[in-house]
Amino acid sequence: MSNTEFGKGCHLHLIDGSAFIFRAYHALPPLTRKSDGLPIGAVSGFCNMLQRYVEGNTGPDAPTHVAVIFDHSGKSFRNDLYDQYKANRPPAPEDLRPQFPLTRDATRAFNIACKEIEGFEADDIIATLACQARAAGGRCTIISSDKDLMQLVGDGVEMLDAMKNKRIDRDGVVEKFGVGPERVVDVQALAGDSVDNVPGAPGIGIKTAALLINEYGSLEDLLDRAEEIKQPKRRQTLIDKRDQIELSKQLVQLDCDMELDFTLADLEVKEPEPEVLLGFLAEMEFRTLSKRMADQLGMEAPTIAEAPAAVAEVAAPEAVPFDASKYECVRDAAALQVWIDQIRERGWVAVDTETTGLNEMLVDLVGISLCVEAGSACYIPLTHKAGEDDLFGGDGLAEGQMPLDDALAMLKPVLEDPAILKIGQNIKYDAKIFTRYGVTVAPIDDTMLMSYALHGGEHGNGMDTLSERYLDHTPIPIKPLLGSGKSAITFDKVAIDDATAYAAEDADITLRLWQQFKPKLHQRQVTTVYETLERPLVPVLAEMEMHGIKVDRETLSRMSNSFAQKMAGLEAEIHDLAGEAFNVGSPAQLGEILFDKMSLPGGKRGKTGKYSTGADILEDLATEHDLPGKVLDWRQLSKLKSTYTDALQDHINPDTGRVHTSYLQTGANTGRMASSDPNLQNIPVRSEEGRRIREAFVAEPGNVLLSLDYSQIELRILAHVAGIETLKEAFAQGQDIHAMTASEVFDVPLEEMTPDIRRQAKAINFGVIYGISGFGLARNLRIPRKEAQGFIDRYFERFPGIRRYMDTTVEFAKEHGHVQTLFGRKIHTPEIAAKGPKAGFAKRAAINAPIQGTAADVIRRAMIRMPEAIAHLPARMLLQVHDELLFEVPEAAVEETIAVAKATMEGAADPAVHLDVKLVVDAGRGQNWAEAH
DNA sequence: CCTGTCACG
DNA sequence: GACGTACGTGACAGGG
Repeated sequence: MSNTEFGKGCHLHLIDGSAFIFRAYHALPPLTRKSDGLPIGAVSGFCNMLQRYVEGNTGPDAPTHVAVIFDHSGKSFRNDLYDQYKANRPPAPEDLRPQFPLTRDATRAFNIACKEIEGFEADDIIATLACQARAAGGRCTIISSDKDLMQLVGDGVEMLDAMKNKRIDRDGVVEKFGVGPERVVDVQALAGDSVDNVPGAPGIGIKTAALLINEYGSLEDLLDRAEEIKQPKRRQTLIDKRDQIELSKQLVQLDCDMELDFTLADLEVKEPEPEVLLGFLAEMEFRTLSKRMADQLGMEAPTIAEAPAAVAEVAAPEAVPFDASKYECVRDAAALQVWIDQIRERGWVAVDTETTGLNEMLVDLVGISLCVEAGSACYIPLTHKAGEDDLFGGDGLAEGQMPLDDALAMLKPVLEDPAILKIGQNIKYDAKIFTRYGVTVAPIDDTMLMSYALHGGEHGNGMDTLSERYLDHTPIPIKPLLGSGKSAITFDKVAIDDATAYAAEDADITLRLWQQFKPKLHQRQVTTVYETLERPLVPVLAEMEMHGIKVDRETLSRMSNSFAQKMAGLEAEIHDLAGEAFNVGSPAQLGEILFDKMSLPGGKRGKTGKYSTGADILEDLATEHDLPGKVLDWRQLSKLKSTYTDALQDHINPDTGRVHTSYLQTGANTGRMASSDPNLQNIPVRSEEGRRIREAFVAEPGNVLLSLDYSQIELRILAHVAGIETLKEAFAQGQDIHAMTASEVFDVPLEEMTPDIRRQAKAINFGVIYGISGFGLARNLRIPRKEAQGFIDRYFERFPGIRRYMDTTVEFAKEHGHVQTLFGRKIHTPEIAAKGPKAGFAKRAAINAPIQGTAADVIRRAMIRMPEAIAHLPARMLLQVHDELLFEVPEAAVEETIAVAKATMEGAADPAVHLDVKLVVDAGRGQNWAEAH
């Protein structure tokens, strides 16, 4: 060895390797090596960063010694101190894992020392080397932006944030932590770190921590003299949590005295060996970088064969054929343990549950399927019944199944492990089932939601559709297993062999879809939509659904009876007027009575050859005859009774006494959700009679229902996206927006505004959002089409920006096949190229989608933030109705809940999008939903 | 299973 | 010039 000793005048660079890797991974699209499909995006970025680093190292400040330091995989000694340390870190992405060893190879190829040590973190190695360099009288620069390393700064040790090209010295540390480097650990011990899961002192952040440390001198003195603190809460925390704080200090304190099997002298800067470096770059098939390095080194660039298409196809990861006979039926703990070991090794698993029905609040778990890689799946039958040959009660369990409790006890640690990703197709369903069995599933990925983010508007996102489209495989249908109609059976009665083939395949399909969709999210640039608007909403919705809303059966029952009486009376009158008895509820029969027997005018036949009898037609006829009006009244009552006062009673859960809807996140193409079983997003409100149904939705005693809704959110968003200054101004001044529109379009001063003119303007405003047409507005306002077109022309004259928005939106859709919301959600518009009547539909949908979709994104963001915002309150979020959130809260906490929830909703667009128009939320409260709304 | 109707935003 | 239209949903009843 002829290494130069490290000493005065020497300059050591220490590069935080993991930071480089993650930055490279996230900065680049998921590249793969042409010849075999190996993911190499992060390696490529890593090499480029190293190259730029080496290139920049010239001049008097150049390092004499350098090393890249990596974290060793697996647990560190800190996990022995505290098993939760870094426990909430998500697992490394699956396409990054195989790249870790390659980044070490890359470092060595550049002839830079590459160090990692089992049981220690990179930070400890960096700390030890930095201390050694300082002791030897040399300088050290740590290339990292990790604030944990700031405790090392001072006396010749500095940090360099390569990203911002900013040096951090003693003053930089004081700026960040409020104390010098020697007290940084004290501040960190108090403030804790949610990223690394260092607990710290609850309620104390960096600011407060620095204040305390500066006042008392050190953490030890502070803890010893904690009684002197004036603020009672803070004092108590420091006294109560002393152990936790001291543990936190141990966790953040870097180890400067590690035993190393190398010396600083071993890290001397060396020129790369051209053959080695170019050989490595060629192996990775980095053409551009190979060329650049070859030029620099004065060498011939190695030739990298363009992989011929045929070869690439063969070399591409071969699609494993679906083979049900390969699926394993797991019948005992030993077999399950093998699967659990495989899951732990990989860090992910596709999960699917089989149950006795579709209502997650009521059904029982029958079995669980798992899949770890394409083609490798299992089914764990748990509560299948023995079948009919069991003479003494068909309820006996079938042979050869693990006890449910045993299986759950084994799976719970896996399903709850923050380092293991659970992948599902509509995983909210499975997560709710597991919750009822005491298992909280996290973290998660959902292929249905990935598909929605990727393909929203293109096609459905159900498993059958996705499997056929993306895997070219038709899943085993459930129908033959369960039968249909009266003879249908539940899944627990299905033979275990059949169940295994069906259930394991579902998990297999889910995993394969996940493997396809994951890189596609990056490619299509919808990762943020998926990760900030879709995935985090899953646990929020699950909780709302499971909590439910209290519905008073008595109230509904009384109303049902009252409606029935009124309907009977109306029915008699209608039959009397018609001169014969007929089914009032049959549009076909009613049509014949009205237009054939009674010869009323305006009989139009629909495409099925029947007269149409919609409300608008009956309303017109009401001027001619008494009968149509009575039918309208009857229809309203019939609707209210069958859909609401009768049906809702059947949805009251016998265990909870509450109604639990189910939200379908992928329900609407625009990003809105749909609610079903029952649909609680269409409870009547517009008619006086219907609104009374909301009286049956009540708060628990001592509580109130709280309704918060966005005021005019879609018009506000329109004003923003179309850039209409007059509208923005009106919103800023809190004006009546419909009156303002009326004044502009009809030239009526605000003080002379009549309700009727305002009503017409309101219809225009809504029409604009929907992609206005003369015909549509004419029908809505019941005015001649020409007149309606005149209004629209006037409107566009006054607000030319709106027409511009409409035109550019339609153009965008034609060019890209989709439109998008302000938050990047893409709504595909495959019909936009259509000819004929379809074209009009597609145009209007394209105009509406960004507005409706942005509003939907805004409330989603509010909902995602809400649980944390109201965590300190006894309030619960119960329902979402597109622009409204409904809460249940004890009376004492109403004011505080309004303040917090309102602020969360009004600020929901920030900081991702700055709207030119502020969002306004109105609040109402009451014992029931009618009062609250 | 499809259609018409009507409840909501 | 005619056509057929407001945007987004779900539930229920009737009738094939």
